[in-house]
Amino acid sequence: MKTYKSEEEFLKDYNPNDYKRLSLTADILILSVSSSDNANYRKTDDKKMSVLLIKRDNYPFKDMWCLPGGFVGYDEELESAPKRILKQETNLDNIYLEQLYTFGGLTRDPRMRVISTSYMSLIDKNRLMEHLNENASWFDIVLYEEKDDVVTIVLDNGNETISFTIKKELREKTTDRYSFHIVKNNSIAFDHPLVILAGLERLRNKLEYTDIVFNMMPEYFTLGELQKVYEVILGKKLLDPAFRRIIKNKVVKTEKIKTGEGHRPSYMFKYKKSK
Amino acid sequence: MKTYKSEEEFLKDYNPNDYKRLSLTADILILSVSSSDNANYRKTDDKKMSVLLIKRDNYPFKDMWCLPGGFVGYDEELESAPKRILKQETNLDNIYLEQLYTFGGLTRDPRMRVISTSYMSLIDKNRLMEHLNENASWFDIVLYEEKDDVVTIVLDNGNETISFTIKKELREKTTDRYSFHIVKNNSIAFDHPLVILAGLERLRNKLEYTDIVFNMMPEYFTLGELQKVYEVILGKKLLDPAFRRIIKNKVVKTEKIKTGEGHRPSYMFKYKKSK
DNA sequence: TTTCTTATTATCATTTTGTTAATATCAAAT
DNA sequence: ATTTGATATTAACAAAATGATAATAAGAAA
Repeated sequence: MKTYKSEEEFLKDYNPNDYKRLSLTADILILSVSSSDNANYRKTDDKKMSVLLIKRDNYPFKDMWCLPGGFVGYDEELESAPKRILKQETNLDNIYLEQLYTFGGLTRDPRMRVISTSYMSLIDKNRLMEHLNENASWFDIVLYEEKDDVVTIVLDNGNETISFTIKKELREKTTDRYSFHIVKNNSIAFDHPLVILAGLERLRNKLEYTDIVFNMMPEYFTLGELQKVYEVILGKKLLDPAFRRIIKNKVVKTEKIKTGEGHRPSYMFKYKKSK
Repeated sequence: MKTYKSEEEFLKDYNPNDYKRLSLTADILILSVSSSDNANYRKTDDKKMSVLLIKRDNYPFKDMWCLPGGFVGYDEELESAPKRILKQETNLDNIYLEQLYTFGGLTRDPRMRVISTSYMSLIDKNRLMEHLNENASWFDIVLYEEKDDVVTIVLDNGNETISFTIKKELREKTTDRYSFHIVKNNSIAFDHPLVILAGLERLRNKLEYTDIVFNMMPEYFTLGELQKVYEVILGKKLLDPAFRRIIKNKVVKTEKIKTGEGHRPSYMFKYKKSK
């Protein structure tokens, strides 16, 4: 091996193509909570988590649904890619975005070797409404069932129902506590079911120890509305007094009052950074 | 844009080199706890966290310390890379390994565009002893100080002291709650200080809600030893009764007794998976 | 006016933590 | 042999957090 006298000299001689290089994409799991107002296809008014999916109009996986995503440019900052894609799909800036996990299975893309860094983004659906890319659609999570480390998720956008099943394999020492394997998947492209599951779990965990949830809320909200969002994310009912104790230090009561709901009106609250 | 009749046809025509591709490395933060027995350079017997670093003998960053790592091969499963490197550095299989974060700053590698997926690995130092790559060295974390979102970490391997400072920038909505910036760094290559910080924070958080710590413990240990490890990771003293309540369901008492320590002997315990 | 529905809070029991202190037991020093 | 030092282990109690029920409030709709 040739020895160099300085870093400059080494770099001048370095050829990046000595190794076969690969491609990187960023995929974004955009999560929100469906408000019954928007969801004209639903009769009951229970809220659901919802996921923004895109219908692929090109190969590979033509006509299947997938997460918004795209290649990270050679000269593009890693985080710029998801921001760019988010802007393009929702026309919104300044949205909550966090890196989830990097998936790199050898066969996850039939074209070539593609590594994908996935991100999770949380938004308040009311912020967009109009501008939605035409082949984008919100899918409600109408079923999330976990039994013996097998998770089944069913999504529905009002016209179409899609579902997948993932098995969480408990591995003793190696790698993360769990590794996920897609068991059944009829219509979501790539390994995107894994991203959806990872994001939902992350959100559920972070609910307890962060203020992440307020990224999905409008500026003013009632505690009842906030509680519903908690319940939808956690998948279980919470008792009022317990819930109010949990969020007591995270919100401030305002003068605004929400009336006209057919029952006692409630004060509206705002998010308050604590500590 | 040309239209295709089938996925096969599309793939036949697809040229991966239409886009400029990039390189991916895996870097591994190997953490352990120093036992005073091994650390002959230390007089006091307080335990410290320790990190395995490698002295670079090539450009770039020649002669600086860095995390063990290497390129992910084009035909290599993403997770195989850190396992391969771990094996190579420690000669151990079946070690706890979890993905931490993917860093992709444009200038993190002077050679070319390199994305790095970082992993954290936890081991019980007693498992290796002998076989350590000759330019590898364990550094104790002799200082970890956080003040006003500025973290300073000082490492020492007995011969050499290195340090770095990182500022945690609180960003309102975009991206993760925090983004990290290296403020000062005299001798660690690449952006590896960020990996070290991310790993230490992850370990500290996961201590509470997982059994991750037992990956750093030998099969049999006293509760005093386990408590020391907790204290080192958390950076604070714990009260005995409180600690014992926390780990009560995670360990089982065995017949073994550890004597000869100059004080009351203690029972040895083993890890017990709960639930 | 009454009924329905959700909002909001009080109240109490239960469980979980925080803290101090008591007792135990071996090694080393006297 | 006895005392001293050090950590192990657990009891005991106070303080705080949580779980759960019930009481009261107030607008909308009947």
